[in-house]
Amino acid sequence: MTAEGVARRATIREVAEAAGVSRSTASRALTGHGYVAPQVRDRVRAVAHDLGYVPDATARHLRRQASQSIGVLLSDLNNPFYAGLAAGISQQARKRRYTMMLADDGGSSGLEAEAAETFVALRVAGVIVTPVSAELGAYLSRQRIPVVEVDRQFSAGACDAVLVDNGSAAQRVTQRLIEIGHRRIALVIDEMHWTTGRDRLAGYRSAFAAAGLPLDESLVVTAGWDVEAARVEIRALLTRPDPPTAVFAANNVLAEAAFRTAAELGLAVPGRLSLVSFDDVPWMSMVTPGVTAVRQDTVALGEAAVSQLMERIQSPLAPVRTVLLSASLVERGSTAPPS
Amino acid sequence: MTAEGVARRATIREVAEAAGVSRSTASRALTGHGYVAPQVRDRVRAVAHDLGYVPDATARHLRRQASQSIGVLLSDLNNPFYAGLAAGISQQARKRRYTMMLADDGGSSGLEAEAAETFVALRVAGVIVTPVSAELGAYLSRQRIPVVEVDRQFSAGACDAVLVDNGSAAQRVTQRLIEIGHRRIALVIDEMHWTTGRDRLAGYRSAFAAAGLPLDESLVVTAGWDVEAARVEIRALLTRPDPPTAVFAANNVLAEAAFRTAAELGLAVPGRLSLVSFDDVPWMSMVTPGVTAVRQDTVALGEAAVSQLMERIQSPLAPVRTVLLSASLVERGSTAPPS
DNA sequence: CCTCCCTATGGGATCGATCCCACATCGGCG
DNA sequence: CGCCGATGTGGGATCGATCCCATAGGGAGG
Repeated sequence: MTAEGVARRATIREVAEAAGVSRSTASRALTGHGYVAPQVRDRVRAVAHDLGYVPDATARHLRRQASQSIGVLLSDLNNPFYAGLAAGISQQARKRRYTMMLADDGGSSGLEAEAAETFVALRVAGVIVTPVSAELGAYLSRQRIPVVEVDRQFSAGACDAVLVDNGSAAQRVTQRLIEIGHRRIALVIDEMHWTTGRDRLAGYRSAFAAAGLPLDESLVVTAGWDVEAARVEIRALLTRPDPPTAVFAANNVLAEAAFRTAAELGLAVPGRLSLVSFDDVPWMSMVTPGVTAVRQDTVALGEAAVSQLMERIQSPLAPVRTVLLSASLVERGSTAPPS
Repeated sequence: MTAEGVARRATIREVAEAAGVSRSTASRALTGHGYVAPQVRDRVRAVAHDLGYVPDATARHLRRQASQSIGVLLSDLNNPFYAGLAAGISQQARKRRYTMMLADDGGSSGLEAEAAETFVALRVAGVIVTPVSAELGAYLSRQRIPVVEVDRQFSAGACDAVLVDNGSAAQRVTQRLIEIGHRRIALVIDEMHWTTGRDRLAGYRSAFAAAGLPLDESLVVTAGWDVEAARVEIRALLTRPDPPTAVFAANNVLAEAAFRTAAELGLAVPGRLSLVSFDDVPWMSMVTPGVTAVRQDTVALGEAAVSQLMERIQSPLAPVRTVLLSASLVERGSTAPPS
């Protein structure tokens, strides 16, 4: 009954004609801006409803020069960390009546550039990104599009960021391992130039420094992003003549690699090897023993990113801000004093 | 150097003026449609590049009455199944130069309606949805927007769908349990009105029928969507005087509930209880023993949905089609003959 | 009684890109 | 020499919604 069998979608002009008013009046009636007689307003709205009229967001955007959507660029939706981030952003964006254009690069900066241009073309109100370089931030700033970097920071001072306090969390978890008696604690990390890696490494170091203990630099292993390569590195680490008694994996992918490798080598956890992870994902609470992990609230992270972006859209000239969210330590069975 | 310190973003008019040509010529030079002298074309393109010109997709869309973006509505990004689906859709959409507007309802049909209207407002070229009712399909069809239902089907005959062959897969996995000697096989299912539930139930039944075995209807447990309620149901099932020797969980959330409940009750898997899951997610290969599961290729599912949507956009009047993808059975340690 | 303001409404321009159509130029051919 | 077609280019309308501005009617106050 509503808009049944209509060849084309109704426009505001058709609504206006059907209601016997001008486009201007119809617009005022529908948007609620400006003078309209109450009865005219109701009639126009009724007609619009009957015709199944839905205003064209593109046309509105073009005229108003302000869009109601944000661009979101994440690394990898198959990783629960980023998926949770997307979920948080999505919830919060919807609450604020924004739509979300989502893209995921596979950590590739070529796709990052492509996505950036798409966002500019769509004239999004702002962009949230887990960056892989400083380029996206610089490019979008030049195009006058607000950017919030989330999880990682590449453009400190140039654009807002919402991060987890990687340093303190890494220090805390390392300190915990030291407290229960570990001295040979390996850090398996993706890389050390991004803020995530750098800060987690720094936290790990400062735990040793605070405890006044020497640090065996050979226990810091850079495993990169390739899972297979990481497993080879970890296997080499665990089969050394002087193996670590605990492994601190700097992200969930590396924790998985460490967990599987320990199982393959028949190293009992936590009997022969303690394991902790930065980033808590579902499997860590499913396995026996559970894996002790630093829990980042991804949904809160996403929500904070949206909030920060909205503030930036409101006040383009406000000072740049970096928001730090704290992480919590979830202790499970994978940690015990060394034997 | 490029567009540095420009107050406003460059428009095609500014590019045209800077290149000393008309808007029309600039448009032809940039889009490649129509006659342009090669040297003029190159000059215009060079100028556009220097000005950091990015065409306004909204304006283009308004004029062409055809958008380059698709709407995607999924249930829950925190569930790896939907996240994988999103990843597949995203990849394939990018390949075809489409952008993706993503929304997730929490399985709520109120949000479904809201999202539908947003998609209409944005005049997306098409929509991919994991539906929770037939309403979205009906509404968008009335608005002449192509819809592809994915994973579940509510609008059979009215719009395209891309589904997993739930029936065969469920039959196969049930048959496998019967082969190794199980007779009391419980099916723990979310609900039975959606196609996913209905077809999985049907597959389960037909395995019994094919084997000429009677089916104890009391072993079919409808656990709904609430995780806590599901755990209560499963606990009741497993503590019956005549408990099942195997549990077939119809989705990954229920499998998690079953796995945890079995652990709480101290039921050895697979010694006392065999467990199989429909839907393979990461933790199932991390735990010991691994969980035997029906593996749905979520990425392929997402890609197929995009392909189907693109065909529909090309040929709006082609007959409606339902694409069925097969699933594979991944046998792990959670299944063994009953003791 | 006239002016002024308030309430309502309509006309037309505008946002940025596209594209139809008109027109201009030039070479070739009858 | 004139006409035609091929090659290029520019003007103006258009997509749909918004919003400034003009205008009209009516009531109140001087």
